[in-house]
Amino acid sequence: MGTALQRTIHQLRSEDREFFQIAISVDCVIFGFDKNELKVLLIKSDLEEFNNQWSLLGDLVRPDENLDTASYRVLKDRTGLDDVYLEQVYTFGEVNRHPAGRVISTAYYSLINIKDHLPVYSDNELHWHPVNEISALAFDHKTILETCLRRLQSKIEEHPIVFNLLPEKFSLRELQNLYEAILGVKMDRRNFRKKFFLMNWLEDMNELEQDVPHRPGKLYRFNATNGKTKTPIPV
Amino acid sequence: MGTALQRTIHQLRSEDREFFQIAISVDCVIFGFDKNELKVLLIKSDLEEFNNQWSLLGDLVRPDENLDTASYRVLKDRTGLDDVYLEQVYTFGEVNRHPAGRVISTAYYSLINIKDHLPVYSDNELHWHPVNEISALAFDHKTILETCLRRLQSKIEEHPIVFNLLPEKFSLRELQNLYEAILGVKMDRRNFRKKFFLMNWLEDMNELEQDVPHRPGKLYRFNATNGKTKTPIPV
DNA sequence: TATAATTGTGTACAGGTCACACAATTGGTA
DNA sequence: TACCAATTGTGTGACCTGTACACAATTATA
Repeated sequence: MGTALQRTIHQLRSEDREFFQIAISVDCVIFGFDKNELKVLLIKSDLEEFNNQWSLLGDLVRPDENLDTASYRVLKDRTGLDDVYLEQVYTFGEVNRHPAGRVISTAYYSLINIKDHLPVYSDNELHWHPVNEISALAFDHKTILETCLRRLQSKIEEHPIVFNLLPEKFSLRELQNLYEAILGVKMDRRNFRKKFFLMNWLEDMNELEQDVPHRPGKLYRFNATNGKTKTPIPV
Repeated sequence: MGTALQRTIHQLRSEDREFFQIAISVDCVIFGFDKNELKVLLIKSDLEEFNNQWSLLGDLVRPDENLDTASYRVLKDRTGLDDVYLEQVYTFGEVNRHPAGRVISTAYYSLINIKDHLPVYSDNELHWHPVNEISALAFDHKTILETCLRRLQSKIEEHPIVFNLLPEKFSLRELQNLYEAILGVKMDRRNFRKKFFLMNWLEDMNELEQDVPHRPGKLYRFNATNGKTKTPIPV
């Protein structure tokens, strides 16, 4: 016998049409960092069932399109950016998760630098929301957001990816504020600096902050060419 | 305008039929532990394109079936077990990954105790393969296996899940052999014991191994009621 | 009763994490 | 121009964790 998957392409097409009743989508949790807050880019849902609720950016996957390609497309269409950090996290497949029928959705998160990306800010449908102030989202998007945030939190413990959220040059204070915003904890300044210098991820630009009402800090940029990730656990 | 996902159910069904051309499947990497080797349960593919190659156990997801439910069903059908550890890992969505058409597959791994499960061993189509000796699999299943193994490796560093691979009572040597098989490293016996007792995951059964040609070791069972996981990172 | 195999046990060193304080620098303001 | 507010830059000791490492006790077997 064998299951449906073990039939040939013609058999599958003719006998198993019932299986082609599921659509697949991607949803992107697009993280940004601004004013010391972790933010996520949301769009107002125009589904009647979710009147006026915000939702993640997503779209159906096209029949001739890779899954990863679909999420890159969503990002490109919505933000104009095409060189972004993107990571698949989890696939949500509850039968009734979407009112428009059976839609299974694969969640990705991406990290982008808001500073390079102001136009979207003024758009009416799109908005950067502080992650901490989001109480409800359309569909199961709140769950998706939480799952992606947890993944991000565990990922940054070992891997140098937060730099995608910062401008090219940044101070150690900005970097620490970012870690604190993502992890939701306060850290010791001296230990934070020590740890990062040991990681060898930072290159001193020999420049100072401008226009700060206090002693300016040095500016660094990310450079992991000779850095070392302690335990390279591929999740 | 809005994307397809933001239309109502009737609009989606009528206008976006093109999107319902993708089937979704689950593939299960079923891990077992036997003779000090980590093994995986495979089935002989009967697709012509993959003549005589082994593949993971999987099936198409039914339209009225949750994603998790589908993988539980595959396990129940193939092994008869229905109280198993199961974890979703990743979704593989390359356009040409399956010769039978556009099939996106979500990978799960599960941990089962081979000892409770000998019948399957004698089945002709199904076979337990040592993970280390697998050079090729049908479809992209080698990649799926590797991805699930890496996830398992990182998971056991923090979470007490390997017990699902062992009989209820086991010796510390068996437990250490299991960790070594999964992680592919040799460990120091004294440090291993110390670490596990500190974790407080083990309950002393006050019994000894039987029929071993050497000094018998104590038997333990898993009991995490008062154990502590160092960093509860939900992946 | 000797041998092979394995269990059960403690200590010392190295490295990492963590808490913690003070002088120096800048812009703003009285 | 002198002070104030804010923040940078810097080092050390306590503690915990990971790791390397050796020997007597126990069992089955020859």
